[in-house]
Order: sequence, then C-alpha cells, then structure tokens
Amino acid sequence: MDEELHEMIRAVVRKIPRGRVATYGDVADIARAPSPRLVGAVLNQDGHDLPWHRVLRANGTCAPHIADQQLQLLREEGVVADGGKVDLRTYRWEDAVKEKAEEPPALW
DNA sequence: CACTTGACCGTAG
DNA sequence: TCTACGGCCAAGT
Repeated sequence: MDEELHEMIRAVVRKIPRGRVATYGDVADIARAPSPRLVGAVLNQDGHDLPWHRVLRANGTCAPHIADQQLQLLREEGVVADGGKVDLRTYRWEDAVKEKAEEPPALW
C-alpha cells in the first residue's frame, strides 16, 4: 500500500468539520485515491485516531458492523440519522464537493 | 500466479 | 425507494 496516499487519506478525514459528513467516494476524490474501497481499507487499519464516524457511504448509510456506534457518535455532533440513514443533502461536507468540482491542484 | 475479500459506487429494473 | 449486478482496486491466501 502506498504510504503517501495512505497519509493523504487520513489527512482528508481529519479535515472533515464537526457536524458534517463526507462519503468514501468524496474522500477518495479529494485524496486522489484510485478507488473509494481504499478509503475503507485505510480506515479499517489506521482509522482509530480519526473522526472516522464522519465518513459514510454514498447513500447516507454506514457499514453494517459499525452502524450502531457510528450513528451514536454522529448524533453527539448534531447529525441526525433517520431510519439508519443520514440526509446527505443536509449534512454533506459542501466544501469538499466544491473543491472536487473545480479541480484544485492543491496538495494537502 | 489465480482466486477471494471488503468500512464502496453507479446504473437498471 | 429498494435490490441486484457489474465494476472497482489493493491485500491476503
């Protein structure tokens, strides 16, 4: 696994503001990762220090095995989940979407 | 080297 | 809205 990319992904996740969320796909794009799967893989290994709970699937749901804790942590930040799903239109990290649309060569 | 696995995603039906 | 499928890519067996 590419160490630099690995580091990049963690940096992006750390950057997600409180009370907001991002999808694995968003993080992948911003971190220039080849696939969203990689983001999940990285969080699975080194995600324990990060606000990993702010990362969810493209449809607003969380991975089954961690759903309970994730939803609770989010609730503590004011992110409400209806029927196990979060409304991305409301809580999605908009700045990330904007950056992604513009193609900033910025290297974070 | 071939095959399976997984914190995924977009498109059809 | 929800499920099924195919595609995806690195890591592990």
